[in-house]
Amino acid sequence: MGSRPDFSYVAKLMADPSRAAMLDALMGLDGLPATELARKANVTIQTASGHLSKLVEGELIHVEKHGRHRYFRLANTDVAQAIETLTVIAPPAHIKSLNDSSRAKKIKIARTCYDHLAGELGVALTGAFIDNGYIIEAQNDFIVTDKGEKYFHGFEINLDSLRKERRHFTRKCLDWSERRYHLAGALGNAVLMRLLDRHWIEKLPDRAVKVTKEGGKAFESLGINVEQL
Amino acid sequence: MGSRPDFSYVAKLMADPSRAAMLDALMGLDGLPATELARKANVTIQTASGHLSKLVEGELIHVEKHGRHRYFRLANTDVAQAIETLTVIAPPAHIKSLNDSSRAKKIKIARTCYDHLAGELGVALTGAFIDNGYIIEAQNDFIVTDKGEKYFHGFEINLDSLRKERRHFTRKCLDWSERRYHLAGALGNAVLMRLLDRHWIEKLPDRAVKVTKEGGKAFESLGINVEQL
DNA sequence: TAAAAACTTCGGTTATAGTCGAAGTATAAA
DNA sequence: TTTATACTTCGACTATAACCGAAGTTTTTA
Repeated sequence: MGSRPDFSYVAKLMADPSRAAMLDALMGLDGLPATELARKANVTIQTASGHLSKLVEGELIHVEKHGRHRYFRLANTDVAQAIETLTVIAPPAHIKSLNDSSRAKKIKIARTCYDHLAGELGVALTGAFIDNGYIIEAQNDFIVTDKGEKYFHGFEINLDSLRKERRHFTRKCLDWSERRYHLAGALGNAVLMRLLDRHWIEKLPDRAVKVTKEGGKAFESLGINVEQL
Repeated sequence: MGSRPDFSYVAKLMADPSRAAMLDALMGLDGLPATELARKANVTIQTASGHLSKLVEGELIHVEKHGRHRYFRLANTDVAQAIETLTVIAPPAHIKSLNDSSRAKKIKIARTCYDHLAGELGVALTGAFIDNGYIIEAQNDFIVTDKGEKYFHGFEINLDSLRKERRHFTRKCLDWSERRYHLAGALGNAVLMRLLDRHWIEKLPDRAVKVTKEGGKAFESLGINVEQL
């Protein structure tokens, strides 16, 4: 007994459907208030409050107080990674309606994974970066090449300031839908921000993401055919 | 609702301490009978039987019938991966006794992870294979070089027959204690088997592994100082 | 054919925890 | 200062499921 960390404790925190719905919502980039999370989980605010306390206690999420508001976020990328990895072995979603089906398809094609881009588009973009020689795959992360330094500079991403952040500069993240790695970490986050800034992609509800017309052309120039995803 | 797989279902299966103890035991290489799993989890055979049914139903484990015996195994490496990833964010083990403390240390240094070697030794061995140019790291797996083909041949591992197996030839597996990747898949499994055959390592209880005297010298020749782990 | 072993099923007890209404606290707006 | 908003705490109810004893099924051994 007691010689390895107890994963059942964390599993229990994720095992309740209401808490799972909240964690799922928090896989989106934004910090969300308790009211919003209660709505996502279809429970009253009191119930949500209890759940959120447990998740904070278990260090799966953090709170930021802003006056009378409290914004909740996933504690770190390891939590996001754990949820994605569990999702790999979870039974497929139960599709009940046409609405569900089209949403499932959208989410599989392109979505945010915590703070970076995932789904087929995320994997394709990471692949394009590799094929174009901007990044090289390493043990746990990606290495930015000299060519990549120039490219990301032209993309208005300041790599030096990203490197100074107190988090992983680059990181590999495993996709539940693709079962392949995509770019995460500070750079993965910065790329997502730029894609949104430049309006190559738009956020849809529930972490889904849509490629805009301009985006379609831009991705094309990287060798990605968005239609084919 | 219903647009992504429901990870709370899998989490719930892992959330019960008895089931977690059983899954932990099954992270060892061997298939185990219900009686043995009941003992590991400190419950009666009836209770264990109920838990095992649920785990089979949820596709986390598989059963092999051999006469009146039923041997249980993890369903696949994705399940092992999910457990390891959850363990990364689990609170550290509660050390109650000196016995616990020494076991925890041993398990951190060297252990089996499902069907291959993990812990500091597993990560070091994988690193040595890379440094010696036997394998190269790729997206989700490792590539065996020409030099590596010869090396593993000399190690009495038949790569061609491994490649024919209906599983991943090589695979990257993330360590909870090291937070780095080590070699898994059919080759990772074959390496573990040879290490045991050649008596470089010995199995201890609870998935821990001990390096023998001969093993110490052998690892040295690969550039690994076992004392320093 | 009988007995033992490995495991499953059933039934009843108990403990846990998810749920919400009601009431309370803290901060911001009016 | 009053009112509204965001959230927490408390208490009671309820459903779920973990647990084990007892009895049943299947296969092997004697």
